[in-house]
Amino acid sequence: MTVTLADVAARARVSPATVSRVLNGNYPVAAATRERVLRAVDELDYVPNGPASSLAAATSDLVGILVNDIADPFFGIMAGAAQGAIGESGAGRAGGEKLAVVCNTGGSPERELTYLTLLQRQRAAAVILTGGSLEDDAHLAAVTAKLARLAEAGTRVVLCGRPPLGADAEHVGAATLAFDNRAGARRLTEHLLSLGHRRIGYVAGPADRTTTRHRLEGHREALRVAGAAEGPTLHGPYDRASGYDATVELLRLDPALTAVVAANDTVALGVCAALRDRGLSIPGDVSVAGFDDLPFSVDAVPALTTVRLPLHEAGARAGRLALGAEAAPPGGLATIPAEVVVRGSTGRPPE
Amino acid sequence: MTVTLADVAARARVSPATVSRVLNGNYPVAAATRERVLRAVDELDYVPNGPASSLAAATSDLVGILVNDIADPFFGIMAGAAQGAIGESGAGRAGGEKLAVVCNTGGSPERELTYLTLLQRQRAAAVILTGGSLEDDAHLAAVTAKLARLAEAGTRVVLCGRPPLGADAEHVGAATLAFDNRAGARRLTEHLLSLGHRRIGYVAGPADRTTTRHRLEGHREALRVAGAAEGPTLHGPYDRASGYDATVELLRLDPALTAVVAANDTVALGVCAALRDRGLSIPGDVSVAGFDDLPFSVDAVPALTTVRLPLHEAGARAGRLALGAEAAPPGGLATIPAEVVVRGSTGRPPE
DNA sequence: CTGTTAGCGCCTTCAT
DNA sequence: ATGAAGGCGCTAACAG
Repeated sequence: MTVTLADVAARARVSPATVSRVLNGNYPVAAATRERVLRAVDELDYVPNGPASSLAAATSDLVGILVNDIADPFFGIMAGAAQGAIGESGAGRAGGEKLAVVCNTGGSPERELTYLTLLQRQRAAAVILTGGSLEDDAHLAAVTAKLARLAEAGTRVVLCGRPPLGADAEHVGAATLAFDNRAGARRLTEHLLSLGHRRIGYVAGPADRTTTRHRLEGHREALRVAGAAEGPTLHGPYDRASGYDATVELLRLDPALTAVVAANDTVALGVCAALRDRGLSIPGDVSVAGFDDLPFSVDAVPALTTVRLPLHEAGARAGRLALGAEAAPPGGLATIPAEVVVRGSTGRPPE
Repeated sequence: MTVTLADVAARARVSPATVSRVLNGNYPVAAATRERVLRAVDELDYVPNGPASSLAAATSDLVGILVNDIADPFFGIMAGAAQGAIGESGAGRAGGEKLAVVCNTGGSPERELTYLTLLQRQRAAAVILTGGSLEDDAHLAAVTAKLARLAEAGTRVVLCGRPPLGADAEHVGAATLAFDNRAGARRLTEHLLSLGHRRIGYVAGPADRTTTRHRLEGHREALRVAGAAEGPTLHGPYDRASGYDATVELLRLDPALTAVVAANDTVALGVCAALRDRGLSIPGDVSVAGFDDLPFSVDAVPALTTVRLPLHEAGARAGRLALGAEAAPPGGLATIPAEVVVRGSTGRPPE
C-alpha cells in the first residue's frame, strides 16, 4: 500500500502530529527530530495525501485559472505568467507549493460555472478569472453568486483583464486588474483620425462580451469627439476567419473604406489576408489596426499597428494576488493602461 | 457553515448513505427517493466536498495535462482539445465531471517533476504529458519512476506528442500518441530538394529535446539519401527571436544559402523577418519552411510551407484515452502522421 | 517542544 | 432498496 504519515511517524519514532508539524513547518520542532522525520520521509519516499490534508485543514493548495480560450496566446500568456508567479512561490520544499492549474471554458458560460463549482468542490485556495466576461444578467448574477460562495469559504478571488463585478458584489472582495480597453481603443482610433482617415470599418468581437463593448465604445468616442461618422461595424468571434469574412463584407458595405480596426490581432491577420486577396495594399490603400500586441503581430507584413496590453505583467500580478503575496490595489481595483504601438500597417489614406 | 451530505440526508429524510448512492449513481435507488434527494440537493445548493470523497474513495476527479509552454498555441491547441474531450464526458449532472487542468512546466524538468508529485498527491485520475521531452537520462529515469508510482496508484498515464517511455517502462502502461516528426521532417526536406535546393540552413530547437532530434534526423536522412551535403545548423529555443538571430548567423556562415528550415512555425516567422530585414525575398532568394502548421502560418506573407500535425485530434484522443473512454492503441503506441503542406514560402532556388 | 484525542465529509461493506 | 457503522489520512486543539 501507499506510505502514510503514520508510517513515517513510526519510522522516525515520533507521533503523527510531529510529522505533520515538520512537513507543514508552521510549528516549532526540535532540529534533531525534524532531521529524523525528514530522513524517514526520504527513505520511505513519502508523498502526503492531498485530499486527506485538504479535508482536515478545510482548504487545498489548488489555484484555478479560468481562461476563455487556451489556444489563444492572449490567454496563454496571462495564464503562463500567473502560473509562473504561483509556482515560484513554493520553491521551499514541502508545504508552500500550490498547484496552479488552468481551466479552459472555451467561452462557454456553462463551463465557466461548471469549473467554478468543481473548484469550489476542491476547496480551491484561489480562483483567477481572466479575460472579458459575457454580458448577460443571468450569467453575471450566477457567477457573482458562485464567487461569493467561494469567497465565503475562504477562496481568494482575482479578476485579471476582466471588469469589476459591480457594486453589489463588494462582499466577494475580488481583487480586480482591469484592462483599459476603452482608452486604448480610443487612442488607436485617434491615431487613425490624425492620419486623415474618415471612413473606418470596424470588425468587433462577439456582441455580448465586455471586452468587445469597451473597445467599441472607445472607438466611437474618438469618432464622436472628432466629429467623424461611424463606419460599418460587424461582429464575430475573436478569430482569423471572422476578420477575413467581415472585411469582405465591410468592403461591400463601403468600398471607399480607408482603414479597418480589428477586435484583436488575430482578427487583424484575417483582415489583412482579405485585403491582400482583393489586391489592396496595406497601408497604401487601406490601413489596418489590431489590439493586444501578441507576439506574432510584429511579424505580420506589414507589422501591425496595435494596442499593447501588458499581459505578462498582469498575469504575474494576478498570480501574486491569488497567493496573497501582494496587497490588493486600493479599492480592490487597478486599471491597467493600454498603449498604442504604431507600426507599418497604418499610414495616410490614399488621395 | 457549508452544506454537507448529512444536511441533504436530513432534508430528504434518508440516510447519508442513500444520498451518496444517488449522487454517485453506482447503486440502485428507488426513483421516488432519488427524486427527493435530488430536490434536497438543489434546495440546499449542495456541493460535494471533493477532498472528502477523494479521501474516502481513494481517487479523485482531477486530470492533469502537462505542457511545456502554455503561451505557445502548439500546446494550447492540444491542451484545449484534451480538456474539451474530458469536459464533455461528464455532461450528465453530478458524478462524471472530471476537472481537467493544465499545468505549465515552462520546459523545466524540475517543474515537470514537481507537478507530477503534486498530481500524485492529489491522487489524480489521469495525467497527460504533451510535447517532446528532455533527453537526459537522469530526468527520464526520474519521470519514468514517478509515472510508475502514479500508474500503480491507479492514475492513468497518457503521452501525447511525446515519444514512448522505453522498453523498461512497460509496467507503466502509458498510452502513447507519438508524432511522426522524423518522417514529416524528411518529407519536408525532400520537398525542398525536389525544388532544386542544395544549400539548406537549419534552425533547430533546443539541443536536448526529443522533438528537436527527431526533426533533425529526418532532415539529415533526406539529405543523405539525396547525396546532398548538410548545411549549417544552429540550435535555439522555440521562439521567434531564435529564428531571427540564427538566420543572421546562418547567412554569415553560408551567404549562398537558398533555403532555411525552421524548428517550428514560430521560429520560421523569425527567419522570415531576418531575411526581409536583409532585403532578401521569400521565396525568390531564399525559401523558408516551418513545422506544426499553427493557425497563423497561413497568414504569413508569403504563407508558410510547413508540416501539419493534427494537434486538435491528437489532444482530443489523449483526453478520451485519459478517461478510459477509448481503447488504447495496439501495443499502447500510435504514431500520428505528419503531412507536408506546401504554400508560398518555398519555391525554386535562384539561378 | 511533543504526544493524545477528536473529528473533517464521504464511501462502503455489512446488516436489515 | 435502505440504514448503521467504521475508517480513509491528516490536522488541530488540548494537554503535558
